[in-house]
Amino acid sequence: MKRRHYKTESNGAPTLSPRDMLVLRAVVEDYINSAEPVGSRAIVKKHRFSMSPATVRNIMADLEEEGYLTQPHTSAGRIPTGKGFRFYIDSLLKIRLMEPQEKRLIEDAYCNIDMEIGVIMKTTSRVLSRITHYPGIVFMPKFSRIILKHIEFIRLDKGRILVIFISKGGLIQNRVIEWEDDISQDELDRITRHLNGIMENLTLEEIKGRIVKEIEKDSKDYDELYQKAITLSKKAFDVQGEDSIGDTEIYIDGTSNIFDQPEFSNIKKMRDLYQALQEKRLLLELLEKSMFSEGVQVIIGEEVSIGDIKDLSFVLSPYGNPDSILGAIGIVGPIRMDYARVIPLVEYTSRVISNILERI
Amino acid sequence: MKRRHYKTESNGAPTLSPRDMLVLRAVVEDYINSAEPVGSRAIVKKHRFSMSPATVRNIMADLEEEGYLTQPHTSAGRIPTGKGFRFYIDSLLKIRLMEPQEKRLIEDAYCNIDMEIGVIMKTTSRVLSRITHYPGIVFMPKFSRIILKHIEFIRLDKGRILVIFISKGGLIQNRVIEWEDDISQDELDRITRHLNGIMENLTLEEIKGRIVKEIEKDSKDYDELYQKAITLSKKAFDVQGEDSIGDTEIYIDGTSNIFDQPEFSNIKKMRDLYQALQEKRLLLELLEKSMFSEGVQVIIGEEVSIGDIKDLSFVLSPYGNPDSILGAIGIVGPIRMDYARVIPLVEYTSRVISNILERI
DNA sequence: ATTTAGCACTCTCACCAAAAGAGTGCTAAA
DNA sequence: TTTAGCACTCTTTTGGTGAGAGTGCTAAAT
Repeated sequence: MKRRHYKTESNGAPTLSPRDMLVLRAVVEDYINSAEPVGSRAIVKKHRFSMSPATVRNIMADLEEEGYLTQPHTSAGRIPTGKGFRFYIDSLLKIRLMEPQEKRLIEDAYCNIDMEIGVIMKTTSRVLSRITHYPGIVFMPKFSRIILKHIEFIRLDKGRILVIFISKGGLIQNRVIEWEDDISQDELDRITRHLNGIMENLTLEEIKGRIVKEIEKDSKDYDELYQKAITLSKKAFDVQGEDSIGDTEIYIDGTSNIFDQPEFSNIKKMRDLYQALQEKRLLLELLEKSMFSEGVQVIIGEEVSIGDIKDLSFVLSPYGNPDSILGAIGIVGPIRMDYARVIPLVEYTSRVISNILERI
Repeated sequence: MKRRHYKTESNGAPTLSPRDMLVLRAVVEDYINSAEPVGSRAIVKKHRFSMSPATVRNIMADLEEEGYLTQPHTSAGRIPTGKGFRFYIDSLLKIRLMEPQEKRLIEDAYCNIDMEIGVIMKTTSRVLSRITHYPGIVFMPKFSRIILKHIEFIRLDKGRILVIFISKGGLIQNRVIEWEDDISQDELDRITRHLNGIMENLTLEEIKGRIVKEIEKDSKDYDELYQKAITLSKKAFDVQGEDSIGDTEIYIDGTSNIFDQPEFSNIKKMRDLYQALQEKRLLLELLEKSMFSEGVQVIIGEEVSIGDIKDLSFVLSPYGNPDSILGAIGIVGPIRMDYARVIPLVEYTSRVISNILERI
């Protein structure tokens, strides 16, 4: 009621006065630390506010009216709502600086690693979960957007051929394809040389398009080898991404970390979390949200349409270079997590793997 | 006391009379179904025994004295001890036959699969967890015991070479190695051809041994190409198995299934389980135990020296052909699991993947 | 000798009431 | 506009009680 006097924004929603923010921030941070409703008395004491609990109570009542806080029941302290957390994250949060040793920790994880793409992703989800103590999530790049440097065919036996894609950054991916006729390794080698000439520096997507075009052309113009090369590679590219959502693979590690969080002390919530993480649509939505935004993105459970995961929160960051975002990495945790610490960690990790993936 | 009169075995431990077994079995099976201590009255009722609860009580008291049962507190029913379960599994258990449709379910999972080894293992752990509703565990073969069919070197860029191993069964594994000098792809191709000639039909281990021998020989005898081939392949084989226990990789899937079990309704136990599964030593011990025994092996938590996992049980089966066991697969669950159903499922799955891995 | 009925005893669990504690909202004074 | 004071509400803890389940033991029955 008192806040009536304050200027309101164009949309009619009242702005928060500096003092409101101070209190909101105190509530959010105390709640992050304690996981319990925070009361007026506790706040003034802990933060040495120069106002009485009664004043704080008034402010808190206002904040509740505006939807930033709630009470679990009439005479308990307040806890922040989704909106409260959102405001905190967007406007109140002061990112902590990273310790150099934390940076080292992240970098070291990658020092002795080969370039197999799966291994990098697995390592990343592990690193994230280790340093943040929340489960780490990694969305693997759409391989089809990667620039190809080299392709290789190896005859396994009659009817089966191993295809190896090597990206410009040295990432490796392999697939087995079935093939009716028997092709000798020599012939495959010639096809390989042929294709590598054409395809250098294109993304898989572009190559796919080009192949389709070539097939459409009148095929009599070309010799048999070329013919074979085209159909073979069509098959090779078609196999991509059968399972896993839209070409994207997902790595999750460190789920056991979630046991540390008091809000997951009941099994029901744990199940919800696990079930949510299985939901491909949820993950896809998260991926989309985080990939097409710059920098670290915090997504609160309420803001995603799927599943009953209100008290969860995702901290995600895209990776790759600015022109071509490859995927996203991040962590899941309780909504009341230590964003000040986690955000820079996720960001830094994403920078590190972006570099690794890009260095040629 | 009454059992005094019974014949005792050579080691002095009394054998169980047929009636004791009947009761023990009833207790174990009822406990498997209910997860709750089972009392004397309930048993007679449910199993239509032709004796009174009092008699059963006496027998149960004896069984407790011998260590097959315990009471959680003075006036509750009995629950089987580890020893009780062990006896049940070894002597009392009647394996149920598998439904043909269950067999189909397992087979179908593998019908559309390429032969990349990681994919097979991942699929297996998923299949196991799906059909048993317990977390599936897969120990990946020691790659060094696999018979090699083909090796391939591909130049990634100056200083880095991709090595691809293809096993006789069509399994694929790749590694990146660093190399001081620049080697052209042509040269690598020649080396490849050379090596493939020598190495056919040997295991990685054997090849490794052979390479070491070759190096020890006076090296002047050979031309430069051969020289390079040897050192190159030494490097390729040396990289194997840096992380993961003794060349063995572990896949676990479906851990969320464990939430269904009433005994894991408290977080403490869940943590114990997760922590146990992280413990490499535990897993290694399990692997050893199951690999060097024939057929399905049930390992009760008590019987493993590590961690506080008393109420867990593992059902594991080795796979591969009898002459060369490659690894083990199986599941973890609460000690009171439906062995009659799970054991044949694990066994059948292990047979299926053994076949897949072996067909050439 | 073994089995069974009967009964006292023990332990858990669900339920209730009472008390303590925490926090609020409101009113009136500063 | 802020604050002190106070009544009120709601949760949590505590202790106590009774029902229920199950046992162990003893004495009778087979």
